[in-house]
Amino acid sequence: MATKRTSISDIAKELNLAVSTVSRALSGHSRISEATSKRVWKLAEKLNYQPNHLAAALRKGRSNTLGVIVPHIDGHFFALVIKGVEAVANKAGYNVMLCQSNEDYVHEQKNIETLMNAQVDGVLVSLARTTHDFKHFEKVRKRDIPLVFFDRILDGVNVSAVVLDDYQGGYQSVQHLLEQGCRRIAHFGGPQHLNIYKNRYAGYCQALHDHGVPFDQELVVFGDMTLADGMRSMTELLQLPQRPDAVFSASDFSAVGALQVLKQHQLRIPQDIALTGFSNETFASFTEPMLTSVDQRCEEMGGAAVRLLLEMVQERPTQLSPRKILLQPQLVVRESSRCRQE
Amino acid sequence: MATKRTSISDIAKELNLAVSTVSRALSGHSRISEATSKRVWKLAEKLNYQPNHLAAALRKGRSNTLGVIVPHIDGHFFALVIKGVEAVANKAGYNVMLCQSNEDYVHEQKNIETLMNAQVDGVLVSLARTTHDFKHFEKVRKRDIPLVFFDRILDGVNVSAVVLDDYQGGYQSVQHLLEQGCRRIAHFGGPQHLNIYKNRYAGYCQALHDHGVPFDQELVVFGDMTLADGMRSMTELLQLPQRPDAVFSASDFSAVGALQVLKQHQLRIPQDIALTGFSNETFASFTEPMLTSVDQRCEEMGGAAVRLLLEMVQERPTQLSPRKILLQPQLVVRESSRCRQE
DNA sequence: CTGAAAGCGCTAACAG
DNA sequence: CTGTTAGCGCTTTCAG
Repeated sequence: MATKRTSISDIAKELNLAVSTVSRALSGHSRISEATSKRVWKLAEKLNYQPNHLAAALRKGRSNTLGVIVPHIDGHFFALVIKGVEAVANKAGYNVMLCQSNEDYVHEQKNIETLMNAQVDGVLVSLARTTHDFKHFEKVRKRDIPLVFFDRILDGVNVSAVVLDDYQGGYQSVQHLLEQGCRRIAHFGGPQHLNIYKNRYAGYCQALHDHGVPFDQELVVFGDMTLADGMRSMTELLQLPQRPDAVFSASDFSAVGALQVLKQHQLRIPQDIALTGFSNETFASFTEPMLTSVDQRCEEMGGAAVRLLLEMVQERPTQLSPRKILLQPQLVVRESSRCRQE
Repeated sequence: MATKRTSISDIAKELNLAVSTVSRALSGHSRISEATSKRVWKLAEKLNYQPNHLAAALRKGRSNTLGVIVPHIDGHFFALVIKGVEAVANKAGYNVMLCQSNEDYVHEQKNIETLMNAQVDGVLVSLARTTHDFKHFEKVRKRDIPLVFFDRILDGVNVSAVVLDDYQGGYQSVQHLLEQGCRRIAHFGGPQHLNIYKNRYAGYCQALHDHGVPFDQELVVFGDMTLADGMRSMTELLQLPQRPDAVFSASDFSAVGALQVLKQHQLRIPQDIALTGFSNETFASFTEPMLTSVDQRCEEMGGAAVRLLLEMVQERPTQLSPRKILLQPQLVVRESSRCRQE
């Protein structure tokens, strides 16, 4: 029945060697004779030896596991980021332990506990929407465990991070709408304590400014970026004496909400109101009209984040200087904003 | 700088107790005095003691980690399943290690290696599309590590598994279409070596049969269930001398493909051709018309799968009798098939 | 180049 | 109820 795993000491016994010798041979140490090394490897293979990582981890104080905390995993952004993370991590010989905070601050704290208990060698985090402070991460830093944030970071805190240039994403979206002839461009914004939403908004403002279009406060609606929220915001905008001729939404979900409301009101897209979203979700090309959106280079982000983390894990002097990586977004133009005829 | 973790022995020293006593107190052992227990807990709290799980795992031979292998993580089905898995696993004090096979057999084998090395206590698997045999799982069984499959299982192999009653899903979809007055109902089917597609197809056939509608081979098109594939299949069907009046697609993606083709051909949905998909993807309510689909109870599936796995992990006699759990699907009727007028 | 021995932090007999 | 002791399997000095 259950076959006992073969251990280093089994091999050592069989070969009349010391465990230390076998250990060294197996871990490709230099100061070992070609001959013994061969013998060890051959027997290891034959006995189907599998190293006990737990033991090694305990001894070395490193687990070869990285922890990742994301707000959630549904919706393709984080899914793709994780794909990127896994690919790079596995290639480098690391395992990945995944936690979801469910957009909840308290849950996020628990996740940190979990990962610390699992002795991960480094942590990758994208903040929950409800996270406003940094207390729980102090613990990580105290233990001197490398920490890298991605996408959603807390503003004004000096940490290593990989983020999309959301400002550019916003800027390009609005510039594109302006080029299509739109002048009253509205914005659906998210919680402003999160860098991503703040920057998208900033890009929006700057683009308007640079093109000499006056900023109008009543065209900006903040919300939580769900589909329902988008419906609410759009309904609100349609009640203005002079309605907008375009909407730049900071999320594809609320953009779809807007889209549904516009259809209910028999308004044509993009002729009456042009529409752009953010994230380039899978469904962006499933709606009608297809939704213009901003691609966030998800997999690249995941890859870049782990690479940064691994650098920190491998070379010691961690605290020296937090590094930031800025990824360039890509505007994907589709029907909902294209070829606008005046 | 890096604070050293406090260990059990630190606490023991401080309190003039034996490590074993402290250990027992901390793990809520019964045979310990109320008083010492209190003292231990208090100090542990004060020193912010965090148990070293690796050490415990090494000692106990169990890692308190479960491994999960999924084909991929994008697309909401697996995302939600994983959410369910995590919720239940974490509540039971287990960590989850996630691997993606990328729908690739070879990659799946590597994932198994990875998880075995990480010493997981149990493995949860949903097969890659390209997996046709079971060799790599033998290793898991040899080691007597509990193994539970979910959703995608290999046909005819006797293992524990949690699956959706895909047959029912197919049956209900077709029955619903029949009730709407459709008679020439087509089917987009997936790779038939996978249980899920095979059963959806079987449900389709049986429903037709039970309602006295003759089966017509030319109305069944097999493919790989992508959006492009749906477009191809639909185009093919439209070339028939007598076109179908409904399509039951085994995937929402190919259903959307069909939907796009139908629109290009100026056909009305559901009046000219009714349409139903499978999986109830997020975007099912984003299309126009909204897509009728079958909900797969994703989170329940994840939860049920871990619970089954944990039972096996906790009580020893593993090999006794593989258990199967069958979840009932739920038809979600939306515009693409509703209130059909003849 | 190889061996002996110590110990990572925890648990589980076995004794009191 | 508490203490003593022995290891889980591996890496890593320190000696040869």
